[in-house]
Amino acid sequence: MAKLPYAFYQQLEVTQLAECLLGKKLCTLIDGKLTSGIVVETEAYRGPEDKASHAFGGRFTERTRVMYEPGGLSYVYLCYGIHSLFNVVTAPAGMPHAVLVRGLEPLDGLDLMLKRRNMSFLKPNLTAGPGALSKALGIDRQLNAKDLGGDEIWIEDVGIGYAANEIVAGPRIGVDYAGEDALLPWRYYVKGNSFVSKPHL
DNA sequence: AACATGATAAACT
DNA sequence: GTTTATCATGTTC
Repeated sequence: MAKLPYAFYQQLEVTQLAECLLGKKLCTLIDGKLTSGIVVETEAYRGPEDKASHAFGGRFTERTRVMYEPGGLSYVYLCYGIHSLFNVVTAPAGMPHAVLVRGLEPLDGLDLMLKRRNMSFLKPNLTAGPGALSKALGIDRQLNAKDLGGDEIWIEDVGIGYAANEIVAGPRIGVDYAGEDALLPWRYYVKGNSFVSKPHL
C-alpha cells in the first residue's frame, strides 16, 4: 500500500488539498477487520478565517485542539448527538485547517459495512454523507486525533486521479449559519458518482 | 442554545 | 415518485 506522506497533508492551500483527496482510498482496520472506500466528496474548512469552521477566529478548545496539530491526523467529532464526522487535519502546526470527508465509494469489507449500517444490500446511501460513511467504516470518537500514517485509520494513494472536468465545486452543505462564508465553493465532488451525499446531476 | 446529519413519515405531484 | 416536516440524541460553549 501507498499511504499518503505527511508532506501531502501539510500543504497550506486547504481547498486544493480537499480537491486532491478525491480518488484517494480511506481505510480503517478495527478489530482486525479492514473496511475502505474511495473518497468522492470533500469540503474544505479554512481555520481562522472561515465562519463555518470550528476553529473560526482562532478558537482553541478541548475539541478543536487537534486541528492545530500538524496535518496528517484525524479529527472526529460528534454532530447532533448522533453522528461521528470524520475530518483530515491539514496544514503545518498552528494552522487549524481541515477537510471533511462527505462521500465514499465502498471498496473493502462490504459485508461488515452493511452490518454496521443495518442494511442487507448495497445502496448508495451506505456511505453517502459524512455520518453515514463514518458509521460504515466504524469511525467514532475513539479514532479522534489518530495519526493517519498509523494502522487503525489511514489514507492511501491508489493511483486514481479524476480529470478536472469530472470534479465539481459548489457551496458546502449544512453551514447556513456561517452567513456569507456558507456560499464559498469549497465543496468538491465527483460528477455523476452515486455516493456523493446530496444533489445528483 | 446551537450544532459541518440521517431516517422516517406524511403530504403532495 | 418526490418534496417537506419532524425527531432522535449528546457534546460544546
